[in-house]
Amino acid sequence: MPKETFFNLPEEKRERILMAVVKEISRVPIDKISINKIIHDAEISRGSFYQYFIDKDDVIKYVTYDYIKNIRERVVESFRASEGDVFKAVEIILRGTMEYIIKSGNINFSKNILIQVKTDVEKTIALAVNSTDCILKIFKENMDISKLKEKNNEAIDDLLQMIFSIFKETVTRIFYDINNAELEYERFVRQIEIIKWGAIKEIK
Amino acid sequence: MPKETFFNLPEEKRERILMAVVKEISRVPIDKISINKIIHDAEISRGSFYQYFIDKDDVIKYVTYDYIKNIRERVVESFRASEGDVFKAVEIILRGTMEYIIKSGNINFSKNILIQVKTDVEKTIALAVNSTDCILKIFKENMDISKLKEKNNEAIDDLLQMIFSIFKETVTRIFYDINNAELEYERFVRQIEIIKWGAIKEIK
DNA sequence: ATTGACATGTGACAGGTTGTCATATATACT
DNA sequence: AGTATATATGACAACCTGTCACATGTCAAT
Repeated sequence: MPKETFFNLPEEKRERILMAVVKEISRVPIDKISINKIIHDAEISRGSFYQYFIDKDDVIKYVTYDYIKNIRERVVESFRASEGDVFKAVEIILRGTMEYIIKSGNINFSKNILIQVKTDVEKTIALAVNSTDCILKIFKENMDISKLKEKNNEAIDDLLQMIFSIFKETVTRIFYDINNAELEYERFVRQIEIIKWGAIKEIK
Repeated sequence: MPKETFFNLPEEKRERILMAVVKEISRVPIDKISINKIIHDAEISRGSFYQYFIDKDDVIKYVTYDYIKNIRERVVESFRASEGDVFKAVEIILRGTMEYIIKSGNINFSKNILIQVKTDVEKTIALAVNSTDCILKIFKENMDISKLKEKNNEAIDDLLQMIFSIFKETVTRIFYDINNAELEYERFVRQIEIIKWGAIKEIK
């Protein structure tokens, strides 16, 4: 978390700094990020930067956290609008996510942030996991389980976690080649169908 | 790929260098790796290092590639022994992978390599994808599709890719906390069951 | 208005990094 | 022995990060 000083800053300056950080994250993968570029761009001194943030990781973590929070809010809202059908909901959410990524115009930023989240198994995982947990909780509380074969807590967790895995894989593939977005969406829909009805023929 | 010079080296020296690289990858996440530490450890000069490898990425990529190749070979072998039942096969493969990771004694190395593969969406992805493609191909050629509802090529791809997503998620979770390995294994088995039979009750 | 306490701004700096290159040495071949 | 080719080396430029002593702002109380 940034130091208090950062939050005391006049909004204009805070925004300017964050803009510079976003610009830098968009420019290169996280491990190549240069504080020098950021402070030059934001027109602040080196010393100031370290008065706002503990270190490089701190600023990256903060921006990452913020981005994930946004995504999460959008996901939760989409789900609320889906009347409890998880399977339908995740399709809508995927489409929304695709559009959000494309519309934002800054694919590199989203891509590098996504990589960051995936990378940071130890450090950021806490917030990523919390984020997932939070979403899972809302899903569990609001989803319609009447049609499920297994209704116990564990089974629902298994199901949701599985859907999330596939969701994440799909998003990664979309980032890898944005031109395949539509194909990947269709694939996701087919995979959800498999989960719903099973891959194996019932023995008559 | 390392330069020719590296492969011309006497095996003892080559091994010594690779050992030093493995040691360094085990020590810290990929983005914190220090060439200085490696050359000091391997007792070679800075200049020599750059005569063997193009740059830092080159050596990491090489070691990563090698590791993935090993895993792939083990997976393919496990599958060959499973008589075409993909669902059973992936369970055996997961167990084998778990044991391989634990037995290797060097969890940090595996963990950091895994992160590297996940991270490197652009760079290493080619080989990771090739690796997956290669496995997929062997699966497709050898699997028993008689019990599947959908037997066309696309449907089989969807199914396998989906299983892989869940597999990867499970492995990641096992790395995150090795003590949960057994629980994650059980969860994986349950998830495979869902894929086989579906999550939704048939309407009678 | 002056003082002092505290918040914020600054750039030079130490100590680290990577990749290069001219030069030195070893090996192989005529 | 002499030359060509392959390998070894550490000093080096050009970057990097995080720190710190000091400069400047801000604001409340005297």
